[in-house]
Amino acid sequence: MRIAFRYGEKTREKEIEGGKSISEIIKDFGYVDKDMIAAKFNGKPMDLSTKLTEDGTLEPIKIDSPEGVHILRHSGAHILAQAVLELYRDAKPTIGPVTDDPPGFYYDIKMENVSLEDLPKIEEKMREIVGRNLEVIRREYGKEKLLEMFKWNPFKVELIQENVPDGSKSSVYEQGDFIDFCLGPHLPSTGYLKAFRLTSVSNAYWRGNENNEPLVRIYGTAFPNEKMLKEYFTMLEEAKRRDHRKLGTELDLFIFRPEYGPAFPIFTPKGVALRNELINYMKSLNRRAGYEEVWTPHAYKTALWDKSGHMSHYRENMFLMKIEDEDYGMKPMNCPGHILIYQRKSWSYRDLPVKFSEFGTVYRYEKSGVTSGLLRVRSLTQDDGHAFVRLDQVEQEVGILIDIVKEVYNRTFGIKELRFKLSTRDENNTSKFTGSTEVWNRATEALKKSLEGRNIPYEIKEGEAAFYGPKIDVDVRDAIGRYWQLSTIQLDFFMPDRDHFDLRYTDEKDNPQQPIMIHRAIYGSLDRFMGVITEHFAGAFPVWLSPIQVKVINVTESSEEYARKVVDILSMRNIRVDSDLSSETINKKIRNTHGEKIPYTIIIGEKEVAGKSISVRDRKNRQKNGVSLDSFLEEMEREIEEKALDITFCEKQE
RNA sequence: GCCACCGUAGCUCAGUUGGCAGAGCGGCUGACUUGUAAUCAGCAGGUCGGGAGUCCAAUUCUCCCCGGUGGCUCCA
Repeated sequence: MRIAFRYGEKTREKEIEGGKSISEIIKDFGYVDKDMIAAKFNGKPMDLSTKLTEDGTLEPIKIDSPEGVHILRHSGAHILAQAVLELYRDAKPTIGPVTDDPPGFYYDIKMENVSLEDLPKIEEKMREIVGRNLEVIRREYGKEKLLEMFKWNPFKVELIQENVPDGSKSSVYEQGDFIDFCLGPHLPSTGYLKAFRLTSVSNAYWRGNENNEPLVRIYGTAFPNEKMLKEYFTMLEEAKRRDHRKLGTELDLFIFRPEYGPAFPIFTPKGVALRNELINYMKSLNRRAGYEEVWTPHAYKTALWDKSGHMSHYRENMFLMKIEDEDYGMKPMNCPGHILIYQRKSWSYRDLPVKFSEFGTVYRYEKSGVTSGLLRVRSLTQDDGHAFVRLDQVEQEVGILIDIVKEVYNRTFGIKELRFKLSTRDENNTSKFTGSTEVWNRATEALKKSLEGRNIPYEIKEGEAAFYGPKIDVDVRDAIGRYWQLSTIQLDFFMPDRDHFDLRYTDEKDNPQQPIMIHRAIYGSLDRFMGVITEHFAGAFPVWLSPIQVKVINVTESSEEYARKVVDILSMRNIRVDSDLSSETINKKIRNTHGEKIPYTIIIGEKEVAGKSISVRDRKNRQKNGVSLDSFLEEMEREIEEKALDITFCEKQE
C-alpha cells in the first residue's frame, strides 16, 4: 500500500507492506517523537497500534496538540474509572467524556457517594496505574460478545444496545484488568498521563434525567505537562478572586438575606451608585434608538397573564397571590404592560415602529438549585424594551439593536468575547411553535441578514426559538468560564395575534394589519450584568462606574481642614467622593483605599496645604504630587464623560 | 426540584474519644500626629442556620426542616 507521511510542512511517500501498525510505519519513515501519542490517518485520529491495510496519509498527533490533549484527557477518564473500580468493587462506570469547558474530563459512575476528601485516595490509585504503564489495547468484538462482556454493567449494556447495530462490531479498550466500551483513540499506555489532577466531585443522572439513576460524577483534568497544569490552577485561583459574590461582599455592592428572600438581591448604596450609572447610560442609548420610556406596575390580575399566554406557558415560574378573593400575579415579563400602552390608541403604518422601554423589575420563581449569586435570581430588573414593527422593518430594527450590543459590550465595557446565537424553529416539530411557516421564514431570514450584514459569526440553535418567534441571544463568560445569556432580541408574532392582544395598525390601503413585536434587552438583566462586569473588571471599575470615584486622605490632623475643603469641592462637582480623615497612619489609609479598589486617592499633607495643591495616587500605584485640584478634576471629568476604560491621570506628563 | 458537599462574630476562618465558644480583620474607646500598602492598648460583638431526639451534658452524635456552593447527557 501507498502511505504518505506528513509532519509539519513536509510530506514523504513510501510503499509499505499492508497490515503494519501505524507506529511501525512511522518508524519506517525514520520519525521518532516521544510526544507522539496517536496519529491521523486520512484526517481521522487513530491509535498508534492500528494496523493499516489501505492507501492514505498519516500525520502524527502530538500530546500537546489540541487533538492530543483530547486523547490524553479521554484516557484520563479511563484511568479514573479503573482506579475507582479497584477501590470500589461495586462501582459501575457509565460514560466518561472529555469536556472543553472546563478543560478536562469526568466519569459518571454508579457507586456509593464520595466526598472531596476521597479524591486524593482515588488520585493516588490513578498515579499507581500510571506508574504501572499499562499498555492500552484496542480490540473489536461483535455485539453479542460485547453484551456478554459487559453484562455486569447495565449502563454499558444500554449503550451497546443503542449504539452497535445488530450483527456489527465495535471496539473496547483494555488496560490491565480494566476494559471499557469505547471508540477511542487512546494513549499507547497509561504512563503517558503525567500531569493530571482530580478537581471535584458532583452528581449527575443517567442521561441527565433526574428520574433516572443518580450517579457520582468525578471531575478531573490533565495537561501535556506539569507546567501547564499549574498554570491552569493558577488561572482558576485568579478566577476565584474575581468571583462577583466575593467582590460584591468585599466592595459592599449588594447583600442577600436568604432567610427572608433566597435569590432576592438587595442593593446597598454603593451597588446602587453603579447600577444608576448603568441605567443612565442605557437610557441615553434607548433615547437615541427612538425608545420612549414607560413605567408599568409590578403585579396584575391573572386575567392579563391569561391573555398573554403566561398562565398557560409560564405559570410554574410565576409568583401568584390572592387579594380580595381575586387572583394576581407578579410580573415575570414587561411585555404585556407595554402592549397595554400600545393599545391605548390606534396607529397608522406611518407611526411604526413604535418603541417603548422600561427598567422593569420582574419576578420569576427559579428552582432553588439553579440560583447563583446575581447571575440567576428571582427578582431582576431588565433594561427591557419592545418595538412594534411591520414585517418589512424587522431587519433594520434588529440591525440597530445589534449595533447597540456591539457598542455596549465591545467598546464601552471592553468585553470582546461574545457568543451570538440564533434560535430557530425546529422544522421537524412545528407543533410547539405558533404562526405560519412563511412569517417564520421571513423573520428568521431578517435576523440572519442583520447578523451577516455585520459579519458577526453566530451559532444556529435549531429548535430553541421561543414558541412565539425566533431570536438572537448574546452570551458572555463569567469568571469561572460559564456562559450566561445577557442580550436578547426576540421576535414575537404571537402576542399581537387575534387569539391574544389582537394588536393593529392600519396599512396604506386602509386595511387592519398586525404588527410584529420585538422584545429586546441589551444588558438583559441589570443584576446579572452587574455580576458579569464585576468579574470582568475584577472589581476595579472604570471611573464612571466606580461607586466611590475618589477618596481623600490626610497625613495628619493639621491637614484635615484643607482635606475637607477638597472633599466639598469634589462633591459639588458631582464626583462620588469618600474620605478618611481619621488618626490612622497614612500607610494604613493607603492600604485601605487600595483594598477598596478606588480609582483615585487624593493625599493631603503639610506640603499640599502649603502649596494649595493635591497629590494623586491611583489604584495602579502610580502617583503625581503637587498638582492642582482643577487639573485633576478636568481630567477625571473627561474620563467619566468618555466612559474611559483606563485611569490615566497619573501617567500623563507634567 | 433532584444529588453531593457545606453552614461557628459584620468578614475570613480555628475548634475530636461530647465537658462553660476562639483568632485575625472590621467596629467602638483611648493614646499616638505619623509623607506612600497594617501604630499601640482596651472594649463590645455569637440561641455555633432552625427544630426535634439520644445523653448527666450536644457546636460536636441521629433525624427533619431552612439556606449556601457545585453539578444535573460536551454521548460509548
